[in-house]
Parts: sequence; C-alpha cells; structure tokens
Amino acid sequence: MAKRDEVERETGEAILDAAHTVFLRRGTAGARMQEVADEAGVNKALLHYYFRSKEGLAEAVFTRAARRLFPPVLAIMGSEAAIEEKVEQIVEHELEILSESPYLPGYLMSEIHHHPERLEQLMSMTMSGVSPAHLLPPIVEKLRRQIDKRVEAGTLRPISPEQFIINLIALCVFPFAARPMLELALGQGGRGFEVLIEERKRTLAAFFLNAMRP
Amino acid sequence: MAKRDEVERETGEAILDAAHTVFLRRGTAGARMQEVADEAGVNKALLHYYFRSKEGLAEAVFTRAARRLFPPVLAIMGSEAAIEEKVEQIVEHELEILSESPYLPGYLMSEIHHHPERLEQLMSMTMSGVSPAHLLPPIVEKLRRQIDKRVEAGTLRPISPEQFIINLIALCVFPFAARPMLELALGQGGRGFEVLIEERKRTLAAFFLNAMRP
DNA sequence: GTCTATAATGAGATAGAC
DNA sequence: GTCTATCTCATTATAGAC
Repeated sequence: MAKRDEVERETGEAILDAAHTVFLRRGTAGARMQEVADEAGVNKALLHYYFRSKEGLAEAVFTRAARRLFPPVLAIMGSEAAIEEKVEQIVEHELEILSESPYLPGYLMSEIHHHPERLEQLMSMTMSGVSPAHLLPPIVEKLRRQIDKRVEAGTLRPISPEQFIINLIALCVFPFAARPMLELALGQGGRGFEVLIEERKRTLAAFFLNAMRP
Repeated sequence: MAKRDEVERETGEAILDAAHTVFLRRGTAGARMQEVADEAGVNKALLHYYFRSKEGLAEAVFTRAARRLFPPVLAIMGSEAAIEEKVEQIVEHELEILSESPYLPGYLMSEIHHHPERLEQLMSMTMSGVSPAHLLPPIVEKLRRQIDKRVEAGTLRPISPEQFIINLIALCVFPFAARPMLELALGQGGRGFEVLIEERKRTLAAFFLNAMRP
C-alpha cells in the first residue's frame, strides 16, 4: 500500500489533475492536449496511452467534476434534517466547496450547454453507488412531503420542491458561475469577490429562510 | 431606404444571425466557420469578407448577445420605480426574454468564463450610449439609498445593493443556464422545463419580495 | 459581392525506439 | 511506461476568377 506514492503519484492521476486544470479553464473544445501534457510535465503521447483520446480525457474530467459537486447536495437534500437545517447545511457546504473550486460551476454549465452528450453520461454515471435517475425522484418526493406537512401546520409558505431546490441552488451557485462578470462589476482586484462571498456565507441562509416564512 | 430588403436582408446581417445560432449552440471554440456558412446559406469565404476572422465574428456575436440581455435590466434597476416594482418588472422581463432566447445565459457565462478577453470587450462596449463602467456605479448607489431609506422606515430587511442584485439575477437567470440539467432532472420531454418557467413567472417575484420583508 | 480552389497550419492520434 | 518522430486530417484563412 506504500510503494513510492509520496512524491510521485500515479501518472494517470497527475494527468487527470492537469487535465482538470486545463479543461476547467479553457473548456473542452478550447483545451489543447499539448497544454495538458505541459501542465502534467509529461509527453503528449502519454495522454493517449492513459486515456486513449481527447474525448476519453474529457469524460474523465467531467465525471470527476460532477461527482465532486452533486452527491453532497443530494445527500443533504435527502437527509432527515428539518427544512431549516437543510438550507443552512447546503448554503454552508456549497459556498465552502465552491470557494475552493470557483471554476467548477462555470465549467459544468458550459460543458452541459455545449455538449449534450454529457447529459447521458451524467445520467448513467454512478453517484454514491446508484444513478441519479434512481437517486433523484425519492429525494424530491421526500422533500415534497416534508414541505407539505409544514405548510399544513402553517409554518411554511407553499412552494413546490422543484422550485425550492432551484431557488436554493441558484442562490448558491450563480455568483460563482457569473464570477468574472461580478468581479468586473464590483470593481478591480478580484478581492471584492471574496468579500462578497464571505458576506453571503453570513446572510444567505437567513435570506432564503425569510422567503419561506408564511 | 427601400432597395430590396423584404426577402434579402443585408448579407452581413444574415451571417451574423447564422453565427449567433451556431456560436450559442457550440460555444466559440467549438463553433465551425463552415457550419456558420451553411446556416447562412453562403460560402465560407464570405464570412471572412465581412468579419475578417473567426475572432472578429465571435466578438460581433458576443457584443450583440450582451446588448440584448444587459441594458434592459440596468434600465429597470436604475429607474425611479419602487423596489417592489423593480423586482416585478425584472422578473417579468427577464423570464420573458430568456424564454425566447434560452441559450443566451449559458452562452454568455461560458464565453466569459473561457475567454477572459471578453471582459475588456464588455467593459469598453457601449450600452445605451455609455460604457458599463460609467453606467453601473450610479445605479448601485441609487439602489443603496433607496434600500437604506426603506430599511430605516422599517419596511424592508437590510441588504446590500450588491447582494440584492445578485440574488435577483441569480433567481431569474440560473434556471436557463442550468436548463439541460433541469430538463434531465425533471423528467423526459423538455416540456417540463416550460411548465417550470411558467410557474416561476407567477411565483418568483412574490418569493423574492417575501424574502425582503423585515 | 460572391464563388472555387488552395494554401498554411494547428492539433489529435499513432508507430516504434528505448 | 515514457519518449521522439511522424502521419493525417480538420479548419482557418487567402488568392484570384467571375
């Protein structure tokens, strides 16, 4: 279990990391195999040895990126926690993980937008053991029951689970997807963006929960 | 002023329209000049005659797309209307225009994400006569005063104008940017998406205004 | 202004030595 | 497994006739 993996990771891993960097920055169509090779410090031919083709590498990058973003949200959304706790957990977790990988949302949206074939890949890929097609409906239904019960009790404003999820994810993810524009609009430096996200970490959950008050 | 522009528009216009279609679908890096030519029903060489290079065409498409989306929002945001009216107008206008051009947000985000040089272009381009750099700050300040006054009166929850704008735009735009994923998650057909947007047209402004209640 | 033909090059992919 | 060298083809761009 320990061979020499301190300094020298598996080459395939190193290539995938490099590809992650390059593909997220340039997009799949704009990425160059040569740039990935340079970033990984290996020869171009090696990329084909490990991933056969550019498309193969693109799929690997996409899968890894999607697995990093989606499963945690689905886990929280489907948990036994109360609505308020779910909102707080998702806001905190999303803003945290996206602060570390701010290019993730822009890449995923761009990728899905311009490469419809990724959707099938997304559907058939396995998250936490099962496919999203099987994972999603029960989560939505559970959420629906949870919301309806609270609405009947008069402690929540009526909303469909679909709109609930979209609104919550939109508020978390959009600033990162639109980051370059925001940095521009907020003034120079890019420092403004981090300040803005910090403010969001403190205020977004309360804003959202306020919107759900009856 | 009337030559023969009934059936035969200016060729340059026709090419730009075709490029709009192709570039929005494939992204700049993924778009092919041949595909644009086919879409426009002209020869490839003509694209270069009118726009000199692919980059020239890409800039023209981007500028036109940005001008279609941003100015109306800025106009409403900077108007004399009350906060509530602004929210309702922006929601209505955005959902309307994006329903007609659902690929716009995905394209703009992808483009800005993968081509940083577009930002300078965006900054230096002229909207309603002036550059965004001069247009934006006064709008934000006006909004800030408007919000602060209402907060003091106790009829609005405190929020910075930046977060206000981001939240509102996020809720309007995100579903379109994430459209392919939503269609997948909502079940087959794509019909589900339109239903979802119709529901949003009815409920989003109220949701947002509720979040702003003190 | 619009076309055909072609140049020029960039980039993905493979062969084969080490 | 990793490299060098090379093949092949797709794509942007231009030259030049009409």
